[in-house]
Amino acid sequence: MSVRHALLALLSEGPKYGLQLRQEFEAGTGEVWPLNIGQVYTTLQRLERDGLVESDARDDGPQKRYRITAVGEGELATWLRTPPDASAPPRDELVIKVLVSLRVPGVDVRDVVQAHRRHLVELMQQYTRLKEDVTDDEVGLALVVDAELFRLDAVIRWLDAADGRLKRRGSNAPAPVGGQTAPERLRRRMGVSP
Amino acid sequence: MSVRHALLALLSEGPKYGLQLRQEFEAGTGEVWPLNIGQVYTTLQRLERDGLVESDARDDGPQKRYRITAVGEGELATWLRTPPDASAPPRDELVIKVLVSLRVPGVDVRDVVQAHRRHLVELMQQYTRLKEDVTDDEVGLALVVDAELFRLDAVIRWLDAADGRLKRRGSNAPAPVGGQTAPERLRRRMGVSP
DNA sequence: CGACACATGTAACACGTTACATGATTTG
DNA sequence: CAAATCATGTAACGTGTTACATGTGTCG
Repeated sequence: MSVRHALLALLSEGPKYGLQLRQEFEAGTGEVWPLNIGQVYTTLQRLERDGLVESDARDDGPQKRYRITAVGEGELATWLRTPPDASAPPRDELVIKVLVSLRVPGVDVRDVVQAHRRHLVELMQQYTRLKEDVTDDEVGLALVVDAELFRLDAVIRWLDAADGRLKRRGSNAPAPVGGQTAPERLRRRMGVSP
Repeated sequence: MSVRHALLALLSEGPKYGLQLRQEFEAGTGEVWPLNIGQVYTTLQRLERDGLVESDARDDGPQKRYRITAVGEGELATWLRTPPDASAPPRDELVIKVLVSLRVPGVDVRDVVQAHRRHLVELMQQYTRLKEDVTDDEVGLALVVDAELFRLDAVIRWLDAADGRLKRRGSNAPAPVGGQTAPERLRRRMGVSP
């Protein structure tokens, strides 16, 4: 739902049209996050259908301007302060790769871990280099680059922790299969009321 | 593409059927990552269509067993060592919230930052508690919880860095709009050949 | 038998990507 | 005028979610 609300946010500054929205979105992230133009148009259609924006049916030009509604402004204000749903954290692709490597015959987990670690260190160096020539007026780019650097650092540290864990228990002991449903166990473990 | 390959990985241990795959996937993550059963079936159909798995058309029971093919094993081995595409890093929802807060009239960015920070600290405490009663045989759960803890820590540190950045430059100066295409600027900045 | 758990499947939708099609406006 | 650019749109597909439908097997 990120793009949907991001467009809503840009429209809260004033009426805008499709291509302009894409341009401003990308400019705001220092062009690090490209935005598909087709998605902009379909998202705007859904926003209009849901009453969060309105469009000028202006015939004087090719541009179709959208403007945010009061409902849209309420929705936006709520979204900005609503934390993501924690009951089901996003599946991380790299974590899945390491997890399933434990069960794939003929694959050394620690090899997989090291391969990805090398790549991540390289990526981090690239972003560090990129960070150096970010000028003071590019706040958006600076924030995005910072976020990516913190994220990459965390992933590398996780890989190191995982490697340590795996070094300690060399053999691939498959985990026993439990019989509970997922949300149940998570709720119980995190100490949340039923 | 995570689920697709995760199922492939589980099938590399031996032939299995739908519900069993879901159960083993969830058990492997300590039930922290629930897996939709409908998605399991549709993904298996696509895997079969693409020649990565084959199914027994066995009529003796209700279970439909799938088995990995040689092509599937190759695809799996490649996937395990292939790093995610770095040319377009994933859009982070929280980062977007902070970025667009800069441009939404009537919203104090630092309020938004602090609201999310409070929530993240709470979440981290819950995962820390959860980590304490993870037993030694639950490797998958331990790895998933570690990953989430490292990730949350990184996000909190990013919020702090962002808050510092925003404190220094109080006024909301909108970034000027550049005229380049996204992948171009990223490639140039990261020093990659055209 | 009837209730329940097991097992498979499908329909509808949201979101995202790629590719293609179609006008309108500018400019050489 | 022709070509390039601006601007909007649609089609097809992959992935993911929710909800519903349908069989099968077991057990009181």
